[in-house]
Amino acid sequence: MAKEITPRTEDYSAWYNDIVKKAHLAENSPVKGCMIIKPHGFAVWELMRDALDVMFKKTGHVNAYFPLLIPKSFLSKEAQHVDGFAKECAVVTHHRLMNDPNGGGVVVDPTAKLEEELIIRPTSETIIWDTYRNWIQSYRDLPLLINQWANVMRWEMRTRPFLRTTEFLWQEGHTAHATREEAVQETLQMLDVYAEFAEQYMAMPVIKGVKTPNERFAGAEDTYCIEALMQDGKALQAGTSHFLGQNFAKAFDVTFLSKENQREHVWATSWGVSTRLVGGLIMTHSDDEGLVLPPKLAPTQVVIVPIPTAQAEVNEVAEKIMRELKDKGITVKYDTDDTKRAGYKFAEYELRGMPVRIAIGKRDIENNVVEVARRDTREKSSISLDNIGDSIQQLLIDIQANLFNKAKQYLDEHITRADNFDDFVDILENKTGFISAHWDGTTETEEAIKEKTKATIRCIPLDNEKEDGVCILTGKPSSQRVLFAKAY
RNA sequence: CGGGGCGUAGCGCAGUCCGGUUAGCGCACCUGCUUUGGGAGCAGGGGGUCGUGAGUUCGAAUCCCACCGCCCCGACCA
Repeated sequence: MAKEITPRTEDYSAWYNDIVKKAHLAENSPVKGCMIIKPHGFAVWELMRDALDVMFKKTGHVNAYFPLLIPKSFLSKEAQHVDGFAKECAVVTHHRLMNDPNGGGVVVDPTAKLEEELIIRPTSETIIWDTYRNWIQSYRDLPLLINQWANVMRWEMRTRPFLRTTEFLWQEGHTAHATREEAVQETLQMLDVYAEFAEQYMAMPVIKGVKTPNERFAGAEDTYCIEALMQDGKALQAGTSHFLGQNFAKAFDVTFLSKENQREHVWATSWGVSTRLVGGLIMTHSDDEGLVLPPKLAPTQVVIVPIPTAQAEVNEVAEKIMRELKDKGITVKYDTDDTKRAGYKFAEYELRGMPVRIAIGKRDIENNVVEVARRDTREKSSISLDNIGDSIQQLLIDIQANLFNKAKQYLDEHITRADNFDDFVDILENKTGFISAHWDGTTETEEAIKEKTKATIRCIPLDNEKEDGVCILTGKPSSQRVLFAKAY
């Protein structure tokens, strides 16, 4: 084995880094915390982006683009917002470099200082609401349903590829509505879109919930989220949808005249998912052999490997299979590279997460079969060349379903009830995963539990049943359980 | 910003303690031949400001001083 991957049981974090590197998803950049997304990693993100974009458009949204640079003064207009983001903003202070008079290369030209400093967007609420003020006059201009695909920058102290990088790619939806009810409905609709995408495309089951005030987005009235569970028992916030109330409308003075000729502030939402999803995808399905991709997010779903190398009769069969698969909309690659051996290719495609591999040799052709290997279970079987298109199509469906079911079972088995603090700690440390427990509803208690255990409240599930109980820490009365976990 | 570790070929490392031929190994790369149903074998070959600067010395990857950078662990967070 030329490319060892650290086993998950030995060091989960090293395993994750190995997958990112060895599956050619991304590599480190010269700038700390940033990442170079390589073609294979970017192809996965593109598939995510394209699927989500279709879903956004189906729900009535259009795309636009707002600038990377934001006047510093904008950030301070919404008090909560500035609290949340000010300490992680990159700031542009100058607009020119010059040769160092002392011969030390280029230096910042001190005469090129900006009058108003600019910040690199950590999110775009401020510039968008500043713009919306001019776009919205009347109830006839509403709702305004806009999304943008962009990069943003948050100067985090500690970064990990895809999961938390200084610069990341994402989409941010920003909508304006005439009524509170409509904005809340939009917030929940987009949460549903995210949940559907996570489960149907990523095969990653999620829990829909609402954040506690403590975990809420800076400037939101309510933050809804989808939470997923990674293989190591830690939770991952995979997407958020915020009901912003009238906070930004008031901060940026965005008003409209209602049918009744009343001037009112608009109601707002924002919602986003990022390249973090790629990290979630990795940690939901992959194994010690490498990346495992669900067929719907695999840049290439099927690879055909000739054995030993491409020969006339193998080519003929391969071409026929490719035609059949392409007709069914399956992406397929015929690897005719004769500088690599079959065994090398097998290992390499497994590392990269290719869902299905077809091997064709003389022996197979004589028997009118091909060898089909599925990445999710690593099982190999001989499949008849007759109706190969249908067989492979069904196999891809099975793999997609199997990945989801496995992940769903893992999630279901790792939501554990705890009714006292000792059990809580025991489950958190030994079983891991989500813990469903009573909480007295105060930020103080939430912080105290975090302090003692590192676990945070991930969300209050939307489908929560009301149930009287007592807080696991304080013993005070509680009306429902909430989900705790250690989180990424 | 605290604690720990590390900078030597594209990657991973040895050599540094105890200074001394032409700085070495594995992978990768190039050429040729033989191979080819799970990361091929043999032979040959190319590739180095030893992180940077300034010292000590006849001589520095190795010793001294300063600086720079990176990684891991914590505090912050999607």
